[in-house]
Amino acid sequence: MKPKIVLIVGPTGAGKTQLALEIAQKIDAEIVAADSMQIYRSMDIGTAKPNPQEQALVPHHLLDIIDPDQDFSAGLYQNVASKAIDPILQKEKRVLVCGGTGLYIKSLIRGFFPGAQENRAIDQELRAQEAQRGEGYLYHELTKVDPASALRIHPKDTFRIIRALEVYFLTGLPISAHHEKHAFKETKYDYVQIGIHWDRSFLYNRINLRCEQMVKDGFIEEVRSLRARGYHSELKSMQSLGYRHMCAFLDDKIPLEEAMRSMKRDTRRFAKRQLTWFRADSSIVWVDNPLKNLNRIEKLIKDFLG
RNA sequence: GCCGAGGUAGCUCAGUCGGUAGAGCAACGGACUGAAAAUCCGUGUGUCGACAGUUCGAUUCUGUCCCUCGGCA
Repeated sequence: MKPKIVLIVGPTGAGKTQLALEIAQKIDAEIVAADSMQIYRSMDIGTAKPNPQEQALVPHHLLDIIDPDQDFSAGLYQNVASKAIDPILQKEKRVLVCGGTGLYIKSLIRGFFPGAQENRAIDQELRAQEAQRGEGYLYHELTKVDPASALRIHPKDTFRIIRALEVYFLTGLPISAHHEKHAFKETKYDYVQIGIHWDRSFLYNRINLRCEQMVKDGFIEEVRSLRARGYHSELKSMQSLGYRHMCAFLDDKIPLEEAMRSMKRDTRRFAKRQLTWFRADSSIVWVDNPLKNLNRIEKLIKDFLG
């Protein structure tokens, strides 16, 4: 029998952290974050990481596991997440996965096809070729080695074109063949997935207010301090929501007002993309106003856990 | 109260010498297998302030009314 885990998902700003704290205490769980930005140390305010007091209430995992200039990936996530989950289950405690990074959650539950970990050297080499030989070169190469993927991937989606070529060079097989074989068929866990739902305009308002609150809580200082420690604005981590906007402000490229406006807008658009992702997952049980429906959610989870 | 300017998409506006309308921003829908807070694709969403007149046909012309903003009182 597969181990059982509980997941709380939803768009940014929905209130996942708070709900997870409430639920974890009710079911004796430890929280495993599924968030591609909260893994970074020293990036606290802008990632809306649970604060020390909150982390003291319930044991948390997979926060602060790497520095902002280190590489990470969904593939690594699936490894470290499994390693974090096993000991919790052995302790006879519950596992509560909480986060908004849909791909990380999918990788944890269903895994990826094996044998083709990301390879930055190949990635960079391919990028250089595209720059040298002109736009469209890589896509043309893809049509030759993997026509099936070329049909599926848009000619402008450089990330996916590069990844497909990378997999072909690494394994000798087209990525479309790997996908066909793997197809996300297996699940590693039995799970119940709670999604937090709000009216769109209400959610957007929450996001706007949270961005304002971040600045009041010292977000600009946080970014300034990261930069002072050498974490420059080209880093992947520093290109994330909020951080890139504050970097533009601190570089005197835009006034604070505009930085705030675009930070809010881009965060809203991100939430929309998350919703598109999660909507496609029919296993999610959506709940409105979770803190007012705690009993219902608790019952749902306890029924699942048995 | 009088004079002037104006009411067109969620916002700011353009436009139609009469044939039911567009631009920027905002927004909406979607894809997603190791960078995913990434990357990429698709979509105008509208009683053209209201009513009446002229006309084959009015958002466009005419009249009345309503509203907004200036100026004068």
